[in-house]
Amino acid sequence: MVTIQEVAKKAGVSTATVSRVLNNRETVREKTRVRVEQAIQELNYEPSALGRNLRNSESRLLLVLIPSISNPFYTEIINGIEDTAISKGYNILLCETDSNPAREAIYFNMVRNRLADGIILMDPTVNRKNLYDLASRHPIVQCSEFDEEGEISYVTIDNELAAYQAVKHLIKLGNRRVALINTDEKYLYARERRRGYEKALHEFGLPIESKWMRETEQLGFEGGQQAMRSLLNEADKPNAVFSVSDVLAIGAMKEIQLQGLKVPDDIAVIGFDKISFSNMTNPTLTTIAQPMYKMGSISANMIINKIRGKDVESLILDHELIIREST
Amino acid sequence: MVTIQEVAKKAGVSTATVSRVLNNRETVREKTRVRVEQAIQELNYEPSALGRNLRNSESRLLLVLIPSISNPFYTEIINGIEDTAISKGYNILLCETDSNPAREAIYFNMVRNRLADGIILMDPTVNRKNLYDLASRHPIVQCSEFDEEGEISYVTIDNELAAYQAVKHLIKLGNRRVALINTDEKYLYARERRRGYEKALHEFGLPIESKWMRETEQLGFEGGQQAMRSLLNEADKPNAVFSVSDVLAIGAMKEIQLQGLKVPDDIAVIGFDKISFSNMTNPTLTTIAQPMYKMGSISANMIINKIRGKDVESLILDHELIIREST
DNA sequence: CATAAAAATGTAATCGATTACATAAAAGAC
DNA sequence: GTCTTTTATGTAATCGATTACATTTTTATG
Repeated sequence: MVTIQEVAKKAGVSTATVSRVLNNRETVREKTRVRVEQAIQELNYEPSALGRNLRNSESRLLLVLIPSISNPFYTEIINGIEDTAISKGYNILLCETDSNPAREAIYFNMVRNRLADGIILMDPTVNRKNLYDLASRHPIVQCSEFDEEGEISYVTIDNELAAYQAVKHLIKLGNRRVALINTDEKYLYARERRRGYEKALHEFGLPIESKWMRETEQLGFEGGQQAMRSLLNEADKPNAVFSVSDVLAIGAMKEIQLQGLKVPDDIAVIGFDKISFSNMTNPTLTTIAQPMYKMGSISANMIINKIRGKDVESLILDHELIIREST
Repeated sequence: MVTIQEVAKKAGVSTATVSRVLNNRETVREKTRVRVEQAIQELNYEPSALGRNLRNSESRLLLVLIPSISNPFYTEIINGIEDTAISKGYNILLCETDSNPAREAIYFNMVRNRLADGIILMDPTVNRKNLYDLASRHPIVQCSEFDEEGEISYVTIDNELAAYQAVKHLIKLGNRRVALINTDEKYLYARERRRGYEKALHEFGLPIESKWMRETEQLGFEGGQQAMRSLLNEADKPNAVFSVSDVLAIGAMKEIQLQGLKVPDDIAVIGFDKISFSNMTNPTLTTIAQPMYKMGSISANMIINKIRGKDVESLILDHELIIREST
């Protein structure tokens, strides 16, 4: 590997001068600069980020922690993060945690080790003690999911309100038996969206019945399908379903159709996230749109500001109900 | 930040001894080891990866370059890479290139800079000169897509054969007007799958007609939908479609159904990749399954072997035709 | 042309770890 | 208890860059 020493020798200058040329710092004489640049060219020299980072203690790398890349929900968020980060001279690295504490620890350590400058966290299942410990010394922000108790900045939407509006929409269409397909309540959004669901039922004087609520372990289509199958086994079938994610909703629609029922005539379905796929189903899926790109972009800005030592404030963004054919 | 010096001081030993404890190297006396470990505990010391990597010139980090994380095709591959890499003590970082040469350059440089030990490349649109240049000095393997001319190791499937079998399946069902929905032929798989398509037509004495071939820029659903719309505008409509990806195939099915036609009765559809979604459509999608997890796992093994200086051989894995409702 | 001021470059310490080699301490042999 | 061998620990160089400070070269001034 070519080092700065070799370049310096070839150009007949000191390493300090080469470094100055590299960082176009101070005043290097035109003649010398050209000579150094030539040497760099000829030797095909690439400065070692390791040496540089060690000295500067910064890496200009951001870690983005997501539970699983297979979840389309994260796609747009990541685009937002990426565009913003790159425009500010940072690169991002995607880390899939699988909600596995051991993996999280690895990535957290990359920040402790100074391999990365900060973390954008989208995984809610992180160990709280570890999280606080990291947050106390290193830049970290949360996106979408966040810890309600801690002091860590976040950007998210009002999940309770969004769920409330979704369910209200279903009720206003005349559906009085509204089911809920939820995920594990370890997720904050799951707890909040259930609250919104219950609030809407309550407001319209409808009973909150556990026979119409399901909690699925699986976040994939199959999870939604299973939950729907179980709901359809009830003697008293629901005539509408609010699902906390599009993926689950699509699984649910699949099951409804498998059983020979029609969406929305027999059962109306509403999802959450507006993933690109939700427009490809038949019927197309009514859903709640989150400003995902914006969420990503804002969280990138937040973490960069934090890295630079500025104070940042948490934000709650607006959502939107997208009415399509499934309701 | 706590350094090894502070630990050494606290434990009353030299940094060399602390380092030995950290790497449980050689023989450190029980008593000393305990004292050092206590100091590490109390100071909450984390060794700096930067210092360590600089000295050892290795980072135990692998870069995985994909064009876009939104493409579900990569999901399983990445799982395979991740499991294997982690079991061998390497961490992976996902890099989304957007097929943008500037971004690729950034990630390539991370390897040149020794921030990462090697690259698993899944993006075909990389600049060839850059690629060869990197490959000549640093470990890199290609997964799925590869450069036909270079010497860089790869793992993939026989795309031409798979496409041939898919189209043969359509023809054997009695469809004599088989259309092709392809992507940009900058992709190797696109060129190979077209060859397989043509081979099958040729074998059954069917003409190769450009009116039944479409090339789409967009890799998303919309691309498939548009291509299908255009195909259905032909006076002489196809009665079967081979689409080079499930995503495009699903878009195509959507359009067929929008126009009031039935899959597979009016038009049979076959996809490629067996993404998880392909089982959620109505009807479910006939497709070609690639051994994605295995491809990922093998490519991780290949890159690690390369990093360790071993020679590695390219591999072509088996695929499988999954017949479902759409044909 | 001599001298002061400004600009360019060099010297060497530094970041935080690892490790060859040197030295000190413990164990074993008589 | 002394001497040798073995084991444990310390010293200092090293990885590849950056930068405060020192030194040299250039430019400006009278």
